[in-house]
Amino acid sequence: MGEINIKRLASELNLSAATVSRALRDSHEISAETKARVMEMAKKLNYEPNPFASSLRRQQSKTIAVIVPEVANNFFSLAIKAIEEVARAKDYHVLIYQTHESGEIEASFMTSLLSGRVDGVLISPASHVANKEYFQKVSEKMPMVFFDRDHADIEGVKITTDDYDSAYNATQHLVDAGCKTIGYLAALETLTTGKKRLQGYQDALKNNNLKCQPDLIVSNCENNEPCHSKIKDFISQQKPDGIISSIEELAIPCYYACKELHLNIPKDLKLITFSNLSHAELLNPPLSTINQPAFEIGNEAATILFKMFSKRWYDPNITISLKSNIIKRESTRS
Amino acid sequence: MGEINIKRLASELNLSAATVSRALRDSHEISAETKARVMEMAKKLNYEPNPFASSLRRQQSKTIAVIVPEVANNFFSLAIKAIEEVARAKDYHVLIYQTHESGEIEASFMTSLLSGRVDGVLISPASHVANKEYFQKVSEKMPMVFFDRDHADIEGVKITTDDYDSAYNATQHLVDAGCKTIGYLAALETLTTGKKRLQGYQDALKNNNLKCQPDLIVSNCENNEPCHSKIKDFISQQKPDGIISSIEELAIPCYYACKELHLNIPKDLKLITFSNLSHAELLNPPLSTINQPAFEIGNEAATILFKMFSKRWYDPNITISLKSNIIKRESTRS
DNA sequence: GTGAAAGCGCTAACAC
DNA sequence: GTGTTAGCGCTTTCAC
Repeated sequence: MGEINIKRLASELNLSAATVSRALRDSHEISAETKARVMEMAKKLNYEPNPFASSLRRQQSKTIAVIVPEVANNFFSLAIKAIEEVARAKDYHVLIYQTHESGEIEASFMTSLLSGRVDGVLISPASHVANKEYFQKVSEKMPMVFFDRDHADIEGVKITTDDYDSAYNATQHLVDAGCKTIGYLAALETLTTGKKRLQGYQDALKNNNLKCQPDLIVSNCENNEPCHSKIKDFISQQKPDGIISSIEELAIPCYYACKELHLNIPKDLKLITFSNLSHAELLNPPLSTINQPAFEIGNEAATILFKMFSKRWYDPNITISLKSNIIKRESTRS
Repeated sequence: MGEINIKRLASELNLSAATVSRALRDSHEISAETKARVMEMAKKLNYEPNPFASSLRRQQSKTIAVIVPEVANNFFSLAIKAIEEVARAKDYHVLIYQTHESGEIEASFMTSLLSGRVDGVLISPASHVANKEYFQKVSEKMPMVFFDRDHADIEGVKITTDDYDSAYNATQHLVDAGCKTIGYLAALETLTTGKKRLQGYQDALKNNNLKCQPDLIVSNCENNEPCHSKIKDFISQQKPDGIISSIEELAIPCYYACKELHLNIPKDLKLITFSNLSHAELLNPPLSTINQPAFEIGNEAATILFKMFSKRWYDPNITISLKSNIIKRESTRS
């Protein structure tokens, strides 16, 4: 078909392809008049430069990759929203990859990106990782920023939240509300993110001289189908009067479990959770949340990635922590 | 740096680049032994073929574009999740673009895709569109599938839901619950999607001999900040005893408005909404919803797009409608 | 079953 | 300020 390329455009204008190329990129070598002529003709012919030819020649893709566990998640979809907006402003394209928490899938994505398909990577790593060397390999080859989640044993630029502090403060909030037996729904345990949250919870208990036994911690729940019954069993057996959930997905089952056990939130059991649920206020009862600034995290991560592209970022190993926001609602009222 | 390409790989094996290329693509011309040698060496050297060179030469990108109004939306994030999974299975890459409901931004994305950057497009169009010719242009050049939203005056392959029926049935449900004055919160009014929902509502009223006045319809709400007060005013002035909301975003303000007006849902006002809120059951009161099969829509749209790629799809102008699911909860109890 | 050579469309180095 | 040329890394004729 009559695919219109730069050669065709050039011949139409009685110019060389080189000149047209330069004019299109607004090079200072080209006269204003020629530029105008080129632009006009390009528009007239609906010329769209072939990005692959350009990328091949220039060795840059104008594309970034975003690797997340899931897209359909209140936190990640907000982060992606922000990332897409930053990329858009820079005329960059955004490739999306979901790992479904699998380190294997993650490794295969990351490895394929070594081909040069993207200029940089934003990643919130999967929780199940075996061999982590691909992180190293990718970051040697191109700018990479971790956001929200990260591994302690991997160096890099990281945008996280104050996981320890917010878990600590949320636990303290439960203590202040009168809780004596506070359970913890663990998740992301292989990640720094999860470890810090757990540590914050444990330290808060200790500093309040409250018991901190292993059987108050529910682990390995996130990927098991019987998560609901596990939590229900936990509540009925351990009889906690407070629960802090380290991810939104584990807090929801608490509502159902309490219904079934005829327990009243917050009277019998107070509940607070890490969450980006936008309508926590409308739940019955309104849910106290530790709200992470998802949009800001995405925005910051992307912004820094672009600074790395243009060498306006020098620290290859820094963690920037944004503040979460604890919103106290009915579910933790004393 | 030691970027390893096909030439290098070939020389390492004492083969020509052509043979290596064929071996990597598992061509039948190549002996099993050679293939094995090539594969082994490719793995050993961590060879990753340059996708731009390949795309340039083969004139195909192994990439699709997904254009949506917003990523951070319960419906779209689920659809994207499905799309990414289908693409993944086909070894395709997924580019994400957000229009923020702007036809201009949409036009600029679509036009840029004419460059050949992607092999096909999945789009849920923006609600504010002026000139629609870019749809035509893109669909002439490559496979394109509309999902969820579409324009009546544009031909194409479309995956939608039974908007008319579900709005009709939801309205009927309100009537059955005893509502006499049923309001409608309109959205997407420029799209077939919005028009059909409105029509379903209106027809249901007529068939039940209920009044169907314009002042029971709240329009132009979605993009205005004062949406909340507009809805609150509507409720206090028109005193509807039932409301059907055509999008989730307009149903939430009803909860707040009712709180402020000291109205009880469902006693004073029954509410049902199109929504993909996963925790509608936990709201206070539990919210009756018209739940669209977001994942299935994304899955179906992507699956058909790939069929179009391989010419296993022939109808260029068909609308496939998936069934929504009306879930009756406390908010519409009589 | 394998190799040589041309070319996808663009851009950068080098001429003038 | 513009043109000529070479080449990015791959695939695909066409030879043999």
